[in-house]
Amino acid sequence: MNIGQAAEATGLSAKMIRHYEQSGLLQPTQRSAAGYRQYQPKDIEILKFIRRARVLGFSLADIAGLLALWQNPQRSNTVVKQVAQQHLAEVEQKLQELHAMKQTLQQMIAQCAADGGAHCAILQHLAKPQPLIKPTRS
Amino acid sequence: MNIGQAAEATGLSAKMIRHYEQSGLLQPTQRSAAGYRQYQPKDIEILKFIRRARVLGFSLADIAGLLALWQNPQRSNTVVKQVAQQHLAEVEQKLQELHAMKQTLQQMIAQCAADGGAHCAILQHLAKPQPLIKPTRS
DNA sequence: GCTTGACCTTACCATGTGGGTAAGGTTCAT
DNA sequence: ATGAACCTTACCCACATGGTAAGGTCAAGC
Repeated sequence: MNIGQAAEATGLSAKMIRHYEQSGLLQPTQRSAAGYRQYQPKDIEILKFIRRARVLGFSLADIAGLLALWQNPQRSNTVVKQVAQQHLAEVEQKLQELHAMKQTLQQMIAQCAADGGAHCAILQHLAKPQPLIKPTRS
Repeated sequence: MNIGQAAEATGLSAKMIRHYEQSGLLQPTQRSAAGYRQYQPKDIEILKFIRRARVLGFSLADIAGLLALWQNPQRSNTVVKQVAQQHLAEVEQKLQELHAMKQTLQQMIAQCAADGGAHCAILQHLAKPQPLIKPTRS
């Protein structure tokens, strides 16, 4: 199986498969006489593993660790869970940041007239932020 | 005002201020006889504008546009609003992706025993994904 | 005046996950 | 034999930011 077929079989690009090999995620595969990379079914499984982990947002460094654990019969699921929990924490952190951005953007947009005039609540806020949500009367 | 004071006054790093100048976000400032960048109060306002826009996740390219609009008395708030809405859409897109990751990660983690054994629902799922949520009986 | 430390300058490299391109070799079918 | 489709390596690019190195400048203290 050449790299193009491996790419199609896994949903990765040939470019990225080479990149993963060069980054040490994959052992260098066998090569044909002409130097073409040859992929065995086992290699395809590893590539699919990488792809699924990428979809979940794991970094290549994380994936290198997860692959090592996967291939180690003496692995401890405790370590795996820690990696996943750490990553989940980072995802949640980013969710919070994006949520804060979204809130502010929505409020700014809602206050912008968009009547073609020069007055603009968005620019005003960026120039000198005003409290967007009135503090609840205390 | 030297760049270090400008950095402290705006919350940016000196490094980034130079980068913004080099990227064309800022007009090159005046220089002292020795070549030190000199920041006027107006420059500080621009830097603060940039910082607030970065906090909201706008790209440097977006910010360049917003700055130009801000400084243009003939601006139309319609354009500003479009830029903000486009960015909001991207933020919402990323929020969705991260939310999907979070859901899957949480379910995988919940199914992982973490008892120090080799059996691991997380690795199992990455190796060959199983439906994590049982489809509602149909 | 000289030293010292804190500041400034430019120029380069690195990050991480890809995409693009160029110049060349290989394979296979016609 | 030729052409299309594939493969190879080796580059450059994005994006925002950090780091480092090698050197110039300024102000304070001795």
